[in-house]
Amino acid sequence: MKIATWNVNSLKVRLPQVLDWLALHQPDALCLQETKTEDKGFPFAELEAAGYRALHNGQKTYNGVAILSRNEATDVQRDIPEFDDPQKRVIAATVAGVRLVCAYFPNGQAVGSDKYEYKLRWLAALTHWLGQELVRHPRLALLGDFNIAPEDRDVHDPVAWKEQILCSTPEREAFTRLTQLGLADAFRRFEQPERSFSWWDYRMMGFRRNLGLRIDHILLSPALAADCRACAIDKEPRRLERPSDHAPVMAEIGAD
DNA sequence: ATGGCTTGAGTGTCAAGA
Repeated sequence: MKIATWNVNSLKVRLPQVLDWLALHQPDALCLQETKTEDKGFPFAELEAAGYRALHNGQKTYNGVAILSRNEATDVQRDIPEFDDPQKRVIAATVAGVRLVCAYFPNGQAVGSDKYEYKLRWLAALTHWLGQELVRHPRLALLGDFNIAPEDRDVHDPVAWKEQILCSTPEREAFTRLTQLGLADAFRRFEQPERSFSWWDYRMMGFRRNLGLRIDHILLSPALAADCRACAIDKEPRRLERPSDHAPVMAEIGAD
């Protein structure tokens, strides 16, 4: 089973790239973030024609998450239960016996800002919920744009980014609390190239100079981690015309 | 230098991203 995550930074703009990517890699499930549309602007028909059903939790202009899957998705959950939040950042569903949690973590803007406080509260709520979810669903994967670079090796310039947003100690501690639930960073279970990143700033030729951060992740419960055969970042879509600033991350679970 | 692009909204130019 192949599962993947991609922050597309507007599905309307990126739909042709998403369709091409689905045809090329044929994942069993693809989690999308920043669809930036309500349901009425969501390309259900185009995706269905490509062989994918879609579940969407969207809003106008900002945020928005979706799970695309070849097989039926059941037990759909939108948003974090008991966390009052108008921002559409979470959708979860079960596909082929795997609980997929697709999340667009808050950016946080700047350490100490109101948005930073919101990010930390959101992280606490997500972690609390996933603790319960793992009891019900031992085969669980958390995929998405975490907006956290977990370690200095996930940052092109750790000195410049020290204690800055996406890299601050409280954010990294929140990431660690997710791993303490038993969730393992699939990417780090395998040998990877030095300076592997999943996001590059549109400005200053960030991609060409590989000035990036690794902030998009796939975390796996123990049962799934034991079956994980591979995990990689696909930089190819970032080379295209009008790319998303994020690259997809994919993982291979078990046989097939 | 808090910029540098890109998007959506909306038709000015700004908020937000990371």
